[in-house]
Amino acid sequence: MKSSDKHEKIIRAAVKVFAKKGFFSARISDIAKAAKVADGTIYLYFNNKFDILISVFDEEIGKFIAQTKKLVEQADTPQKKIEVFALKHLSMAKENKSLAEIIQMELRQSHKLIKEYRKTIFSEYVDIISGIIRQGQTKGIFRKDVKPGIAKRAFFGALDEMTRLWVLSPKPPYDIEDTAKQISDMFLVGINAR
Amino acid sequence: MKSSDKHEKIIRAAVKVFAKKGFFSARISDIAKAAKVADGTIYLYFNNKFDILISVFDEEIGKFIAQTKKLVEQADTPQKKIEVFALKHLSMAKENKSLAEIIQMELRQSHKLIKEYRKTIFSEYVDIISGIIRQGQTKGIFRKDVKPGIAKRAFFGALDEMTRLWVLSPKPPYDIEDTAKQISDMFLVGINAR
DNA sequence: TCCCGCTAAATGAATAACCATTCAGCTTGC
DNA sequence: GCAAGCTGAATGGTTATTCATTTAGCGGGA
Repeated sequence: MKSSDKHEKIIRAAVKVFAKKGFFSARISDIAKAAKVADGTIYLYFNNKFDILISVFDEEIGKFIAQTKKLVEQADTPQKKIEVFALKHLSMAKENKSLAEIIQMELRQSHKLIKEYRKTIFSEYVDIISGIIRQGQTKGIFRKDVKPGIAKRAFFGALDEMTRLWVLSPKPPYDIEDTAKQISDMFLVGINAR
Repeated sequence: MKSSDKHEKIIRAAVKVFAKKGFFSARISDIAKAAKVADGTIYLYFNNKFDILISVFDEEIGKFIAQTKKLVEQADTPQKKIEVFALKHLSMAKENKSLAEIIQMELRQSHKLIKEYRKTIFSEYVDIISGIIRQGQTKGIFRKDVKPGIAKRAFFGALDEMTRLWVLSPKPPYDIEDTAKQISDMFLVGINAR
């Protein structure tokens, strides 16, 4: 059996188990069972339980940020970019609910390493938004009295809170496209010049 | 020693310890030490570790929601109410950083009881916002095509994300009043009729 | 083609901590 | 001298991690 195969299998299983039980309540044996390997096998691919969580973040979130950046670049106006960002964010939560759940829950932990991690990886993501805002301000499309550092968090926070609703509800309570549109509209009107 | 005294002391200590270490990594003996009581004494006032967390939520968050409701009632226009809400929310995070940290971290856990709890108590809080929005729509001040259920989350999410910044930073990076003003302004323009 | 022997990979039972909770006894105030 | 309140060492259950053993895959020699 190829080793990359097992690594992948364990990560996938871990995403599911962590999402369901939370990191601390998840047992290594739960993950092993879900991945259909022996408990000990996990330690051939990961150093410890925490390392599994970090790997989930690195590998899965990394992919997602790269995709988002690409989509945003392809849109041609700052307004469109904002809309695209919102839609991509919410779609991800819908399509990969377990991962969204882990980001919602575990990436908020007070563990020192997680805090550091969050700062680094989330900055990269949220700075996509402030980049768009600055661009719009330069072009005279967005109000100049809005601080990009605050606005980026307001917009991200709004999307993040909607994601939480998705994650906590058994069924999506709103349509993704509608919601993305409402949120980005509200935001765009709010930062629109004049 | 009066028993109410110890109860209070333990709650206060628990808030600090949970904020610093997170619920799962916090030891009962840490809380006991911080409260200057014996480990066993904690079990004279609480059923178990989880019960301490729930009591923190109940007693501390309960107070805060009541205060917010009162302040919002006193403001006389929907716009003012929104501003007051934002300011109160952010002030609380500044004045009671440990509690804010716990709300940020622990109230996001995937534990079943916490999920239930969050649904109940947070609904009450966030519904203050949707109430204001509906009122403004009836008066023709706010756009009628904005869904209060989405807008309330967008607004709350924006504030929540700013709170996170406070909680994660050693020093407040922005002025509270400024931030509250920026967020509520942006939001008010976004939902303003025409 | 079949059989060895060898190595890497996988297994899961045993280990070693860890820590919430208990409770037999101690202290204090009346 | 007796409750009521408090103490903290001992208990017991839980579970991450280890490691002695087993299994599977592969190459080459006959």
